[in-house]
Amino acid sequence: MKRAAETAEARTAGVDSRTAGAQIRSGQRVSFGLLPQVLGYHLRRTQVAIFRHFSRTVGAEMDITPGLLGMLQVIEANPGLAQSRLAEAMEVDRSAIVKVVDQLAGRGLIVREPSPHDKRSYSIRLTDSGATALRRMKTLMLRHEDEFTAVLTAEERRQLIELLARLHGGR
Amino acid sequence: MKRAAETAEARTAGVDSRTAGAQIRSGQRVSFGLLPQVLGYHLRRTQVAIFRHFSRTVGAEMDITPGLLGMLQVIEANPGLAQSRLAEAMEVDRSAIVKVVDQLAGRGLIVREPSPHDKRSYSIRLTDSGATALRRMKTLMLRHEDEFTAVLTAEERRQLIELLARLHGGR
DNA sequence: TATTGTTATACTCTATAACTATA
DNA sequence: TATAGTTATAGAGTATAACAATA
Repeated sequence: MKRAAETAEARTAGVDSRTAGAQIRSGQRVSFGLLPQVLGYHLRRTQVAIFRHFSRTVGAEMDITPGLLGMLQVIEANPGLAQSRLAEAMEVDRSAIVKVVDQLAGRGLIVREPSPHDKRSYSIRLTDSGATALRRMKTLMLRHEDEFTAVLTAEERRQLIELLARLHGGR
Repeated sequence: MKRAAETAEARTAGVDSRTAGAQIRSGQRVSFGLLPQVLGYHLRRTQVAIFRHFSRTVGAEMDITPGLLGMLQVIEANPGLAQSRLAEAMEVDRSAIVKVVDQLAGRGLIVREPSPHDKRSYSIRLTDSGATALRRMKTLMLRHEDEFTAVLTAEERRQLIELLARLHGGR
């Protein structure tokens, strides 16, 4: 079995020599111990970095967060979607989706319409101005991603996404 | 210039055929639009997945979060560290580190001792029981990482970390 | 003047439970 | 009974500003 050939323990044995530490703002040298060998650590750091970059580019011009932009994209791709389906797709609780939808509707980006088939549920879709705003947001988002991943080749970027998709399991 | 050869726009042109959608819990088919081509989306999903796995393994036995465990590792690797240095290293605000240190000290994992050189600052270090607990936590953490990345080969795992480190810029 | 630790405040996210109206 | 949308609540995390003691 190929994967059992190197366990975490084997990987991190004698790791001290490889983790000399890093200089922080104050100029003091701080060691990070095992952390540089920990995937979760790098995921967290990268997430923080990309969120910050998004905020300063896409967010600054369009007043949007990655989460809300993701919602808008799913709404665009599935006109008439019910709130509960949106919640399932984005893996957030039904109760949490309410203020998200309120926010987006309050900004005139989407509308809630009563479902013709089920009196309990609402159909969600983009407004015209929502579609226009989303077009701009997506342009900025793609530019943001290009800038953020400029340090990678196209092939590396593809592979990174492929590895992440395998880890979180699809889609 | 190799990297300019494929922009986000080129990458996502005609992407519709590749994003048929995915089945969600309710059985309905939902399309995710551009999201499967977006790095930030996969980072977020992976982060959620690894956090959940951590909580159910390391967190369940040792009542710890990834963030707190990271703090403990940096404290272990730098005995006598000042709170402000820890805050800098972990890139959180000084004010935010206070309740973290309070928590860890309240559980007897670390101690705050007055610095001999600077009456304003405290030196932080692990207690004996903190060191014992941390040893166990690290064992569980490495096992958790092995399990979570079992779908990757050792080489793929190494490359994933390398790509992430380049994106967030070091350490 | 600047830095260390601290407190207070506010705002976002998240998770949970409960309620109503429909199915 | 189960589901859709909603509300209320509590906890974690984050960001900002201000303060006293010390450098």
